[in-house]
Amino acid sequence: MKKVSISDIAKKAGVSVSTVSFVMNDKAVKMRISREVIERVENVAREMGYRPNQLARGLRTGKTRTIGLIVENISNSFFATLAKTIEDEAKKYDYKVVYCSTDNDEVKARELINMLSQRQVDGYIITPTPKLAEEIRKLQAENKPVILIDRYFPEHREIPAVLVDNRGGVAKGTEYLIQKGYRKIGLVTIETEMAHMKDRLSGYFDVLEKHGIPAEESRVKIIPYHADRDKAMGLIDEMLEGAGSSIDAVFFLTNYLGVLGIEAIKRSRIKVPDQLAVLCFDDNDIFRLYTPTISVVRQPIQEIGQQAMSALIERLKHPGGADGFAAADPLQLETELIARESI
Amino acid sequence: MKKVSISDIAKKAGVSVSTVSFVMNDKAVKMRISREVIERVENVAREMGYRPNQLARGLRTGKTRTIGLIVENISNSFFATLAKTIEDEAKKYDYKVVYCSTDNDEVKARELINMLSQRQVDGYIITPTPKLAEEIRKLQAENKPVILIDRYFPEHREIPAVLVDNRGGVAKGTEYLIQKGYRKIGLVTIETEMAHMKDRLSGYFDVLEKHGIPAEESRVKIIPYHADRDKAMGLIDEMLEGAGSSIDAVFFLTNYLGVLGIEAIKRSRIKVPDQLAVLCFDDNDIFRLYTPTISVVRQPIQEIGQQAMSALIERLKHPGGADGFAAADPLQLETELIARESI
DNA sequence: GCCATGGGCTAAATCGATTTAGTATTTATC
DNA sequence: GATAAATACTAAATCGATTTAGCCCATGGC
Repeated sequence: MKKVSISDIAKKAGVSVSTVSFVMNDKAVKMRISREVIERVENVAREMGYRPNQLARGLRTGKTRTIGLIVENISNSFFATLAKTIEDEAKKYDYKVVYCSTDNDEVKARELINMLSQRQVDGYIITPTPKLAEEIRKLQAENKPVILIDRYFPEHREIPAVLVDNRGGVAKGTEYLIQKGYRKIGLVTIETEMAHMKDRLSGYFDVLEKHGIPAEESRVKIIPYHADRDKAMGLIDEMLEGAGSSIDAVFFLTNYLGVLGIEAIKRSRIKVPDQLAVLCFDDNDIFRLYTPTISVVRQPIQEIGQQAMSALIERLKHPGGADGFAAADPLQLETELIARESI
Repeated sequence: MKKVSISDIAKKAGVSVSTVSFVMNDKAVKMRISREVIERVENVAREMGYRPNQLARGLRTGKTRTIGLIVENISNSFFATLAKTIEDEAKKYDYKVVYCSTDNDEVKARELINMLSQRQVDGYIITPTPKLAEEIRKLQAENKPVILIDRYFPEHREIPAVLVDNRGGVAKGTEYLIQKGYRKIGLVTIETEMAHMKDRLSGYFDVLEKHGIPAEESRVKIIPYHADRDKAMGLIDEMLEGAGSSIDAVFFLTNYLGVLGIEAIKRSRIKVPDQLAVLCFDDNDIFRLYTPTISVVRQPIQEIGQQAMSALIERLKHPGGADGFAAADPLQLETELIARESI
């Protein structure tokens, strides 16, 4: 049983394909198709189980009503939640989302953009990897709107971005630790040239400086970019050895690091918060349920998704709008400190 | 700047579109295109940044090299991991995956199938909702291969499925609890007509019967299909009130219920395993990290994804193969009992 | 010198829609 | 009764690829 096309319906209903097309697109009235013909065509279409071929339609119209979403890793809870929000949000505007994971790999990211472009998506929401700016400029040059999420390119302010106030969020967390009396605050972060992580790092240093606390390099652990789970775990273990002596608190700068950290802490039997206070950037079910519960700087994931979608929809509505590629500051949403038992 | 098409290249290289097409599809040698022309076309294509339009190609060839994946909810860790595995697996065979969530909603599931069908995906991997069988038969009638995952339709054995041995898995877990001396085993499950959950339930009853333990209805808590988080939590709380008296162990039959259960247990300050032993079907990071660690019956998620993909690829390779719609038993993979501290 | 063969390419049909420009018929206008 | 306008449709171009059939030219055999 082959698929039913518009011309199958035309034949069966005894009209032209144009007429069927008008009826299927609610242009029948505008095109003055008679009531009887409209009904006849609708009935035939229903009986035959017609489903319009979106490839053909997209080819002709140049619009696919599809958005490409590129995240780092869909199995990470931050991105899974973000993806779900964006999917739900897109549905409201009658757009479909195609998502894929870069695994933080430059080459893969380029391939994904290429693939989405070949599939003619109408717009993009991208969690960029370093050096992706040029590739993204090409999309913009083709008049395809792009919104970055979670990360941004400070030197490419013409690529709009929606993210959290990373510097402010980490500053807020660090302030909180200091206010609670901690002075030897360890930091665990990942090695990257991306600005959002640099911002987080500077949030930490800014606050230390403000309080006249000298920044000890030994208290900052940078996990190499391509470290696997075991390697990262080993480095975290090293940092934790100083618990109670060289550090009295530890701040994990990502969700993923925090989960690894919790695992390491559990194994090491360090008492939280007595021997070590713990704070993490970005929340996770685990932090809410762990004993003790772990304090976090929460990112408003849903809001990130919503803002990104509405910015994208705006640009899809007004292609090449006046402010099309105007440089603008990234939209930085407020984080929220959730104080739990770990501090 | 418009997109570059095959005819733009043809014009610039001074050849016909056919020639360009042959070169781009590595059919140049077969079509005896000369070395110089091949190189000229390749150079022009590279210079102009040509990316073939997959809509046009798909329209013409009837193949999109795309697989539709329908899961219950992409932000649930089980499905997120499954989706990632399938994405990675598909990449090996040079297929792209489009995924979407049903939220366990019949209507949405139908809409999603419709949407994927309109987008001409070549095959489907589906976590079905009840009553979806007819819709799926239609896809098969159009010669589109479908593989069910996680769930199946016992009365539609012509729709192939890859899942775990649910009955065996729950039986294994129940046996373990009994062997450890627990006799008053509470069960928390969700209300559904889907066979996989019925299988899990019967795994429990079978083992109780085998050991001559009478099945008390009061020990089985069934969470209604459309209960929200709070409602479900309330019902779990009710069951937990019996900890130490009417029940001495509790077995959560899904990942999601287990996480809710952990939260309820944490709040209620029930001592695990002293007052109550805890077991969950399907693992989760939280169970590994919670104190005490929670024992689980683990599903081999990666293997489910791999088996589903390879079954699908097989059917994509041999369209309408002899065993096309032959009835067959679902592929039931072995579960693994991971004993932790909660029992 | 004629025909067959093969090399190197192109023309044109096709996939399934959308959309513009038109045609044929009826009705209204003066 | 001729013209204009409205009604109810349809023909055909188009989107960007793939693919079949075939054209033209050069070479070789006899």
